[in-house]
Amino acid sequence: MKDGLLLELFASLPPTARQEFNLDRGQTAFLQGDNTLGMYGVISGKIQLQRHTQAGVVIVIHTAHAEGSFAEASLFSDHYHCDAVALETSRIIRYDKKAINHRLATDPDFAIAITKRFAMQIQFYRRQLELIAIGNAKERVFAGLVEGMLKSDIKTFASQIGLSHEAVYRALANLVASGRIEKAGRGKYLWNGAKK
Amino acid sequence: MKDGLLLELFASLPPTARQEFNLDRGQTAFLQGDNTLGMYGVISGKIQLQRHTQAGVVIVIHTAHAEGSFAEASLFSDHYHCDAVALETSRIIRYDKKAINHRLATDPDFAIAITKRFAMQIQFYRRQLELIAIGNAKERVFAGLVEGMLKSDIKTFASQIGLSHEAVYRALANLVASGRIEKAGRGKYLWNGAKK
DNA sequence: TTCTGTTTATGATTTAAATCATCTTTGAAA
DNA sequence: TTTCAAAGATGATTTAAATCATAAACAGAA
Repeated sequence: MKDGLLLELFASLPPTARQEFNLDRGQTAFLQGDNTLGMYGVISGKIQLQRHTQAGVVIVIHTAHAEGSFAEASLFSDHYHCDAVALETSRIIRYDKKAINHRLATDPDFAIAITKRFAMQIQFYRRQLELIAIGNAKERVFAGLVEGMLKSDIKTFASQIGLSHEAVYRALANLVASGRIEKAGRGKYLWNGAKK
Repeated sequence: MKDGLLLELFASLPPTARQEFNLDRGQTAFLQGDNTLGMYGVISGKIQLQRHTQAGVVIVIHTAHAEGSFAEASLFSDHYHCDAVALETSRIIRYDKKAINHRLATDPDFAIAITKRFAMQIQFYRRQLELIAIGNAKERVFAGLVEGMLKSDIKTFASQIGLSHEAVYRALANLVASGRIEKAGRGKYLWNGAKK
């Protein structure tokens, strides 16, 4: 999710309320049960949130990539409900819970800004879920294209929409053949109605 | 998503800021481009948000069911970016944008409460996405069980986790056979570690 | 109590996507 | 300017889930 605004939004927090960390693969930002210190942004790398059930079953809650964020809900609870594990070498930034809550309660502009950002994330995830729910590679690829999700390479696009890259290539070829989209160069596709 | 708290959260808004509507199948709460009046809660029925692109392509953004909400992001924009169409006879409630924004800016408790609710929704959708990403019926069903998503009937459960009900029945039988879960009656299953 | 509809459940068949394999194109580094 | 790695692209094969079909269990209405 595009999160460039996260840094911007939290830039106004006092410097003491922002702390950066490097994590090696396997290291954790926090563990289930730890006292909550704040929410996090991912500068680079990949952080996975995992919950452990009584019987030792591990459930993946979320995987946050560069520019993403995680543990927002921890702002409103005393303990983290999951582990945050680095899947690869990562750089993350923690935004202090108390500072955020204080700003939230005293700065209307900040309250509105953070609510807006959260609302937009909700919107994004809902779209994503509806997209994934399209049970047909061709239509899913088309919808993904229309949504503007093919920004860089097709493999990234493929994993975003939950398909193998081969399936995506085939769907794209198929859509071109049936005239619903147009090939505009290696790995570039336009649908009728997309601005050049 | 469990949204019982939405009504509670917005109960403190002045009565004039809440308005209920009935929609027949096919009727709309608003159309793309309309001036935004507020966000909505669904009391009963099913509302689908659809975006229309230049070339007339329809993209489903979200489908809100009873107890759910929609158009949160409209609180922060002037025009709706999609249509809200009733897929069946529905009763909905609109929460006035100005009233919410006013409360957000003047009532710290309200600001915190709404931010919390949004954060929890984000959490919910992320979990949902990770669940759907499990590309294997058996493991997906198991994860869904562990997540406590099998509350009433299996067909509902199946559609929530994006599988046919047959696939779910088979996965359940398979999980029972391999001893990972236990059958506790018709349509009732427990996994090791679930409280009775 | 019987009828009816729905949910649970399982078997058979089809199908679409994953996987595996191969080859081309391209761009960057040696 | 050759070499190499990665992305793009497509073909062949396998596989898992959807679909279609059927039936038992159950719940509620007549």
